[in-house]
Amino acid sequence: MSENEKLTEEKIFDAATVVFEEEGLSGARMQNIADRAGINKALLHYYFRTKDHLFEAVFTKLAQKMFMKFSPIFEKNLSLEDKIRFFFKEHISFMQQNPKLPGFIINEINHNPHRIQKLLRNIDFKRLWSVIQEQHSHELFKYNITEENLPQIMTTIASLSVFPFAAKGIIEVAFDNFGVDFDKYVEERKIFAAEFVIKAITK
Amino acid sequence: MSENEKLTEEKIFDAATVVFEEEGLSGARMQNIADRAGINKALLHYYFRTKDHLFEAVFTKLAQKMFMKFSPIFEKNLSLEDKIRFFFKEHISFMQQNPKLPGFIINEINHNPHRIQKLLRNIDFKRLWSVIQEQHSHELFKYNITEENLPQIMTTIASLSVFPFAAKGIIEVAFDNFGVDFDKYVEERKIFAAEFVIKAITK
DNA sequence: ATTACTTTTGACCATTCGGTTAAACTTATT
DNA sequence: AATAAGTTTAACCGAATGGTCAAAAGTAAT
Repeated sequence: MSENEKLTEEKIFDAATVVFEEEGLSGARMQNIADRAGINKALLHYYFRTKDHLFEAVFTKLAQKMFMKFSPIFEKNLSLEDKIRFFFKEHISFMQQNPKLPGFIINEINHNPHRIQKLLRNIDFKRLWSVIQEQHSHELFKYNITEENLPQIMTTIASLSVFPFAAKGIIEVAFDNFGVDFDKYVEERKIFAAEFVIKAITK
Repeated sequence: MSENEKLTEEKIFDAATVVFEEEGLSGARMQNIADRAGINKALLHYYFRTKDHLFEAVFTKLAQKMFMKFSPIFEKNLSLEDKIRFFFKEHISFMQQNPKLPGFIINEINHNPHRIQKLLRNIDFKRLWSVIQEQHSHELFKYNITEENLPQIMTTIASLSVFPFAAKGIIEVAFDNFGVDFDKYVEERKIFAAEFVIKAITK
């Protein structure tokens, strides 16, 4: 039955997602995934022929999910400052619900850079720059943003949002030592990061 | 001979460093390490009894090396702004020579958080705050720095420095698409990040 | 009920991997 | 030269792991 099939495939996919996120490609065990999905190990290979196939499916889905969250900013009809505020609010909220995603993706790409090339080939920063210029032509003179420093600014924004989750293991332990709660810190970060960036780029 | 012993142990340690950085704990193979060190696999177990022993030795050394680079800032006799400039220059220079270190450490800690607890137990942010207050009592009124937002500021500074290397795999590919050179970007970042932070925290 | 097809399973296989062992080789001491 | 100690190696071992296969169980149509 097709409905049952969807269910089994989904169960496998979800179980694989958890295990791969937790253990990474090389640390994950097919048996572990099968157990978590409540099925036989052979059934994994019936739906996804090899470990690499299964991983590829999970990774592609998760990476898309992650990078999709970056794009809507360039469509919203907001002032540049509000776009920045909107981005941090949305992006950090997303990662609050998927805290292990950034570390997982970063790690797997570092281990196997070619994996990401297809996914990022669409991104064209020159076009991105003209979009920003068009959408904010009337307010851009207030900010120190040029085509030259765009890479610096973009990676800075990404850093402030992603790094706390990517380095969650370290930050959590460091905070533990003096009573700072990670969740509260992350919640505050939505506003702090936005205002920090706005302050820094304003002439 | 003790001199020969040092040499063999070092050869193993260096080979293990490369392989662990590249593949991670679960991805690394003892045979691979042995080959790279130019010795027999059994000799690995003669010097470091198990894979975990060897990993622990390598990881502890590298993590110390990494975190050590954060501390000298609080000893230098510089203005707060120059300290920030000094930090980014020194820290990014260090990572230029060890580009895989941040990703490696972050990943292994995420997979096994307890590993870092001993190393970070010395860090006391309350003490850190009083050191800053003492050293910069005459200029601190110019900046938006409080005990409250210190965690945000510290993690922000760390983000700007570390993230480009932690996410090197992604950034490099993204940059490739429109002709930005990663090495040049990193070189420029030493100054960009410093001025960005100074601008943001100045009242 | 029989047939044809898909889904699920238990048992099994080949290889890889971390680790061991006993013997060979080196070096230092007497 | 003989002995004792540490160092290095080749060969081997058992467990874990990704993957296969043939048979059983389930499903739908005639």
